[in-house]
Amino acid sequence: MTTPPPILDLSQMIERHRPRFRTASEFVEAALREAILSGVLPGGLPLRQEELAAAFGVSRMPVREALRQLEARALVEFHPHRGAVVVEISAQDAADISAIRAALEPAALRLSLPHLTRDDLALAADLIAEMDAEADPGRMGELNRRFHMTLYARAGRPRLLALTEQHLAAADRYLRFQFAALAHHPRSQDEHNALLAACRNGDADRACALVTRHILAAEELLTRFLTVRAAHSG
Amino acid sequence: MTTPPPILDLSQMIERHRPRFRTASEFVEAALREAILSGVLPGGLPLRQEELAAAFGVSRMPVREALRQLEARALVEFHPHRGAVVVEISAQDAADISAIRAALEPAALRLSLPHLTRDDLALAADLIAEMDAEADPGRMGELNRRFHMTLYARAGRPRLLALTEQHLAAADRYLRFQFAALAHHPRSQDEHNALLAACRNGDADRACALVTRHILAAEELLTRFLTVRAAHSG
DNA sequence: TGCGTGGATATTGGATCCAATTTATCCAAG
DNA sequence: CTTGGATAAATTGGATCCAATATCCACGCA
Repeated sequence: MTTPPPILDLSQMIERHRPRFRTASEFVEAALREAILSGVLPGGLPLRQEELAAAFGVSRMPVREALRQLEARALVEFHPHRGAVVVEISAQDAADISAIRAALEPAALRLSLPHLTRDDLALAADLIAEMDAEADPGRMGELNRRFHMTLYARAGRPRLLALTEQHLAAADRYLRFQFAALAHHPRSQDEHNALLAACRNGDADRACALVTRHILAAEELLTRFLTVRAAHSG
Repeated sequence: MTTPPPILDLSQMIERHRPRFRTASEFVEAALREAILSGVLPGGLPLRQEELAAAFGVSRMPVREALRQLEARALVEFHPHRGAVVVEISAQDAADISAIRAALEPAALRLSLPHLTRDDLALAADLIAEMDAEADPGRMGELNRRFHMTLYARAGRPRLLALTEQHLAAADRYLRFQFAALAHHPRSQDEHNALLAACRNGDADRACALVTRHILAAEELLTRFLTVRAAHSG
């Protein structure tokens, strides 16, 4: 008797994204992306086109287009005639993403900071407060992303911002490990508050230094945790 | 009488890429990407799926998958039920790409520099020499890209390097304007030589500063040229 | 004469169908 | 019992077909 195929529970993503898009392709792409980033579809999972199509209630074609887009975003890998697989997470990959964030985010912040409005700063403060009250890692990632992007939003560089947001989102795949790696949370909030204060003062150098440290601190903690974990399981 | 449809001369890309790939999708994606980056398919051009399929000798399906990948790389835009268009170039977009390069490349260089070998440095020197003898902008872009990537190659961060190479390639769309913006070439070569010298000395701070200046200098020249040009035509 | 409406046409988006390749299974031989 | 190979099943890649949507142009009307 063969093991029953793992039921893909994508209902969350379906109801959240389906009404927002005009084409099935874009809907499937958005839903799959969130499913991967949130960990519903773990690294290494083979993505059977037929199965996904059934789960989303569409044919295989929009699934294929969506998978190609996710391939370009380095979230899935294609192996010719063998199909697509969710890319694995690893300490190396986490470091890779952190290096990219540490390069992009200070640049975005420096361009954005002079144009931040009082409203932007107030929104950022609100988001920090919301994070204090939030326990769910998924929502937490969303709030964290919005906090950071609020500070970068006035950079006036669409491509730079899109890349930054992509890699902030990519970091979400490691969020649950950050939670597991003991209470990173309160420290992270202190860093958020310090960063916001520097932005309020218009101190670009300090703000950039803080955001860089913030990213690298999280990465170091995460790398240590993932390395230990890999050593145990391997 | 309607104007004859513009014949897409993609023969260069076809013969260069066709044998390198196992699936039609990947072949079409690589060929289209190069056609856009090299300027054979200019910004604003509507990409008719049927026409491309005929030009490549395949059906519409691999074309669609390729277009989706290029969309994720911000080289084409989809408009629902109206098709894909090559994204326009502009002074703003050039500045955007430069900002990304100026963020990524010093980071890559700093990680890579300590691990550069004698052979890497020799190869970089060879590439500078080749550039001196090269007049064709297309080949020039390729050599320039290889020179830069040679210096970054030992960073040990696949995602960071892939992003860097993508945006080096994206800058190629503006290469012919850089040539037009009077002889940028010799100055650029001086900068390349200085950068290589700093790498030889293992002076990371100086190398990073030089590569940043190199990128921003090219951008300033380009922005001025494109702005003037836009003012004339507009 | 200008503008809005309606139908024809072109083109995309999605579904189905077929071919090519890989993986799994089973049997035989060592 | 293991290993090799042939064959069958599963799955992807590609082509074709159909439906949905947008654009274009003619026509009618103010």
